Amino acid sequence: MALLNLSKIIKHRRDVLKITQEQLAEMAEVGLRTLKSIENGKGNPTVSTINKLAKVLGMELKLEIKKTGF
Amino acid sequence: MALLNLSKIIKHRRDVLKITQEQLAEMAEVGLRTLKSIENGKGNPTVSTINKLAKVLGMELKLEIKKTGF
DNA sequence: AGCAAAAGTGTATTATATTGCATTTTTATT
DNA sequence: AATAAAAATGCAATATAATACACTTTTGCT
Repeated sequence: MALLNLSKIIKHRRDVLKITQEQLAEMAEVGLRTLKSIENGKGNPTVSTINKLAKVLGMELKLEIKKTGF
Repeated sequence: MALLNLSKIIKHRRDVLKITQEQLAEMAEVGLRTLKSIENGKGNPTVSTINKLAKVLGMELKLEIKKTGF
């Protein structure tokens, strides 16, 4: 999963849940600036930061064997 | 996905593929010390590091909506 | 248009991930 | 047991993620 996708997924999910960046940042205990950077595809977040956000977003980070395209 | 699981999954997958830490680190262009730390559950890797390893391991990092327990 | 809330950006600081190198420990093979 | 390969660990240097704060821009509403 490319970093770009990660940012899109987080932003989209946040939009669906109708919460602001401030709210998500606070609930996830992640810096607001950090969340903004992630949603804008800047930087390279750590797994723990993504996990914190995922938890609040009702999501999970998975590492799986890639399905072979058919 | 907890960080602990991530390390286990990577180590297990590497074992299945029968490659050494040195080989994986070189192929993934990740520092050997970094890979060792990850496999031993130390630290908090960045998404890009996990992605580099995943690529070589034929895996992928996914961020998905959590299935509700039944 | 005017306003307010939300989102985006620039910069500096702090914390820590990544890395190489040297060394030790463990594992596996003969 | 001796050896060799693989893995683990300690340490120091460098790169950069996380963060706060101030400010600008965009968005949406009346």
